[in-house]
Amino acid sequence: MTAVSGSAKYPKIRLFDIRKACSTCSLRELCLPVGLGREDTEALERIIEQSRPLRKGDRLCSLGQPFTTLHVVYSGSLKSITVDHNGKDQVIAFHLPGELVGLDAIGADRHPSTIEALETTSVCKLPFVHLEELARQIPGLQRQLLRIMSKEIFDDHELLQVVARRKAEQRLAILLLSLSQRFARRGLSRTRFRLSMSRHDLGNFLGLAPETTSRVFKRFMELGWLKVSGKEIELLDLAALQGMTAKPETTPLEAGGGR
Amino acid sequence: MTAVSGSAKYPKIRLFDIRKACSTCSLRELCLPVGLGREDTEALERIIEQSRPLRKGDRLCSLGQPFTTLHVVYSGSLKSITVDHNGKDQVIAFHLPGELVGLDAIGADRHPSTIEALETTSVCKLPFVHLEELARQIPGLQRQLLRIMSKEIFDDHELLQVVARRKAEQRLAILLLSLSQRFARRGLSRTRFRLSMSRHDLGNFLGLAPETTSRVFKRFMELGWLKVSGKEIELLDLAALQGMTAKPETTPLEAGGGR
DNA sequence: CGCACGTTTGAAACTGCTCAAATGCAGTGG
DNA sequence: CCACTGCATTTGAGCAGTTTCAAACGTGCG
Repeated sequence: MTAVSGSAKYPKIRLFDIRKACSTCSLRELCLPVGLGREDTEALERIIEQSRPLRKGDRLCSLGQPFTTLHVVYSGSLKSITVDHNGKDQVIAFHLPGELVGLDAIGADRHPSTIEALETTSVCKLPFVHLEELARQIPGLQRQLLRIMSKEIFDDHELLQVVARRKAEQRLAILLLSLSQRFARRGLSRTRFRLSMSRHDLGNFLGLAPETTSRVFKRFMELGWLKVSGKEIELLDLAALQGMTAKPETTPLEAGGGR
Repeated sequence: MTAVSGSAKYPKIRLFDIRKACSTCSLRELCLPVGLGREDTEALERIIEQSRPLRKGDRLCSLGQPFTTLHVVYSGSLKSITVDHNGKDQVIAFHLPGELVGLDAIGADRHPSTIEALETTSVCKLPFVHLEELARQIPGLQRQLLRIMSKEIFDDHELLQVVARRKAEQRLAILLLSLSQRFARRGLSRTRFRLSMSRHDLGNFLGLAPETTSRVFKRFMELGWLKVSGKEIELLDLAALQGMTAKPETTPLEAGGGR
């Protein structure tokens, strides 16, 4: 389903297209719920810049670079990686179409991570100074911007819980469901999609060794919950995966003293 | 539990006091670097509401409650907890004096977590609608708000890495150093402080069993890196703890890039 | 003084990691 | 078009670190 319509050169990506493309989508959320008027929408549209597609491995930005613009993924996918004290890469996020990328860079004015294309990917730019300016002029936009960032914080907290406490199977299940959801919102199949990232990246993101990731996939296949071959994946039993989400045994024992 | 309009009993907390009290401090960052003028500062000050001190176990807000105001910790400490699918508590954050609390609630207009005092704690309120309004009027404030949120996202990503990948000793070391830093910025000792949270919460936050937490403390004590007795803690060798931060053996092998 | 709770300790079971090697896939050159 | 080579993925076995269960300990509080 590589829906690259106009293949001519780089057709001007318009806000409207992006809205269509993404619902998970921060950018969509940026406009829709606010009820931005035609004028405002156009104003927002004007500040969007297109850029030429990235090929696999190309970087959107590198760690430490000055931050000037947010990006919205139009098609393809990206990963954010940082380098820890030992010089090892750490995957901290995957970015799917429609998602707003670079929010973590605003604070320091510099990119705290390197963002790299996992496949051929096109993005559009949202120069921050302009966005900021616009947010001042359009009250609803400011609020939306804050909301989106807040949501990102919220999501990070959720992720934190997942990765911090859950077992390997649960982590992978949750990630798969997350991807599924994000693809579905974008209008793609929620059960069949392509894992554009390597097992290595997948494992790295989840805090698992690639071998473990592989083994969990195998276990899930044996259970008949999904089918993977290479990068293609088909989820056969979403309910089962969701069941996996919760911890196996709910200890009746109440945690947390206070309550 | 209704807000008792402050009276003689609770002295009006002024922005100036808060600035003094907190440097780690989101709120301080909210004003200082922007170079808010006297007028603006006063405007900000006007929207701050005091509230009466919380006792240990009191809640600032509960999961699901409508969100209306951010809070700044003035003294004491809080924890944010959510409940997972199994009804178990999950500590997702600790909040020390000077820190801005509630940023994750903006997006959904409802609190995604319960925030509870770990000890006697006073906070002041920062009604969000007013803050928002003010941010529109004061360009620098808008930017600062975005920055702070961005920083929160960034910090969460860092935490994620820590908790996801590191071993128990590293997690605890990193947390202790983080607390140390946050206390130090507030003007308190960076080496001696009180762990207002229980071992249970500590472990829960780090994704460790309380027993493990306890054992790691013991190991650190045997190494002479710190001294704990009950809730009081003294860090004796910050450098050693920092060394712990990195992974034990730096495998020359690098991930990601090419192996 | 003793109960209750949080903390610490010990031992066993389990999970996921590391190391090592086989397999599969893709891009290259013959 | 096929064989070759490099890389990613898979598989297996052993080991290390954490969790879990169970019980002792200590402290604060009634």
